[in-house]
Amino acid sequence: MYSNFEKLADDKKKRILTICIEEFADTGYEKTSTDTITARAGISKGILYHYFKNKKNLFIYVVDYCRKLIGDNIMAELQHVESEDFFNRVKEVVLIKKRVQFHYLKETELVTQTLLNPPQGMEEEIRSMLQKNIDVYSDQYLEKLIDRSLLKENATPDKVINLTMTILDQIAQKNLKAYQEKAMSFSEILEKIEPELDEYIDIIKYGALKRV
Amino acid sequence: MYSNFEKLADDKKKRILTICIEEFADTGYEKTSTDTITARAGISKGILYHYFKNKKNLFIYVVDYCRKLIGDNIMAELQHVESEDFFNRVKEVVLIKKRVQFHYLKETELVTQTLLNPPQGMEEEIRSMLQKNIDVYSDQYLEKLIDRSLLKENATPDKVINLTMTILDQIAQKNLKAYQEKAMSFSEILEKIEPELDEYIDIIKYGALKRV
DNA sequence: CACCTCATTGACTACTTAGTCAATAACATG
DNA sequence: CATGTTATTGACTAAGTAGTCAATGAGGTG
Repeated sequence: MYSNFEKLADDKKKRILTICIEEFADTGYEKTSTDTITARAGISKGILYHYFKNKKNLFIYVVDYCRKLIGDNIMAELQHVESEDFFNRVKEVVLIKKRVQFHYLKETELVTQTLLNPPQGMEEEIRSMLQKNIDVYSDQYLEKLIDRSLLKENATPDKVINLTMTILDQIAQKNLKAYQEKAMSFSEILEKIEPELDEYIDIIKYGALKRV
Repeated sequence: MYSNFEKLADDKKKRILTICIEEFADTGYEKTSTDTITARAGISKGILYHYFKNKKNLFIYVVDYCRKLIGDNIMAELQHVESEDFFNRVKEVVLIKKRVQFHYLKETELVTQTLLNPPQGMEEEIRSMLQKNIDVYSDQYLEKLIDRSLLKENATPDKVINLTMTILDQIAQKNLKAYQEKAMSFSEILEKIEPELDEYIDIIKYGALKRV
């Protein structure tokens, strides 16, 4: 399908992809100009259309590349999750996701952006493509590892997982955005936010209300 | 500033606004054509530019109109919140927000869309405009009404509020989207989802873990 | 070297679009 | 009614862009 592009030398491929990711992420699909891409990449317009046939195909290819890159990285990291305690495990999973997303910033921006808001006329392609990743690394993965006997009857595993992941994700995301501008490393940021995450986990574990 | 537009007859104003909201929400800022808007509204291109000077101003005006419409409606409804119990109060607030957002669907779509992803070159205008609404009707409003003596020490009010609102919002939103296609009314949908909301509230109140 | 095949170029087309402006219509006022 | 003022029109300009294609270059093979 895209063999013309794929058989290029790796560094050339990479250069073109990086530029496309930047342009699409920063400028959005509609406003990104293929003229700009080709000029920045130092290639001719003809060859870009030889590789990808049209702008839509190029965009989908690039987004899919990012999706795969991020997804594969997360999956690989998830192999090393080692916490025994359930809540620690959820925390570890969320933080792994965040670390990878932090590392592949532009790529993540493009993918989330596109999933939330697919350009007109490619809603189907995008949604079916990105759905491949959704929850591969969340609910199903964790639900196997939970010790139900510890939970109250009404606190079903899926709810506890959802609740915990949602709030940890929110807090981590909020702080990453805030600290990002100060050029801090991920582990520096992590140190700052971990106490807050633990406080939320405590509420979920033991409840907000005093015992009567 | 926009007196030329504002002194039009109400129904004409409304017709133009409605069409703009639809176009911008469905097609996005970049792809929305002022030609389409004027054609649909049955006005000339010249007069649109007479009213708003340029496309960017038109867009900001329309988004601000929606923001105000939704915000005012939520604020008005919030006057009637009556639950005494704190968690019920949070639930009521979230559901009021959702009901208004459900009622002004396109408007909400446009505003959330725009806040999340302002068109290039108007990030500042948009963010400062939309920030006016953020949390007017959430944290501060609720924090006054909470009875701290009921909460454990580590469960600070802001965390409990954030946790509860975040998860209720998520569940309500998910279900609204799913049921929306079946043309159900808001109160019909509400009946279906309320038990789930209460289950989450229970977890937050009393914790997920069995007492030992 | 001659020939073929495929990669690559970039000028070009066809189209869309934001924004303008001279002309005209509608209205107000003396 | 005459005259000035404001609302409205829509053809037009200028600029940008997706996608094409004839021409050229590069590499391989006999």
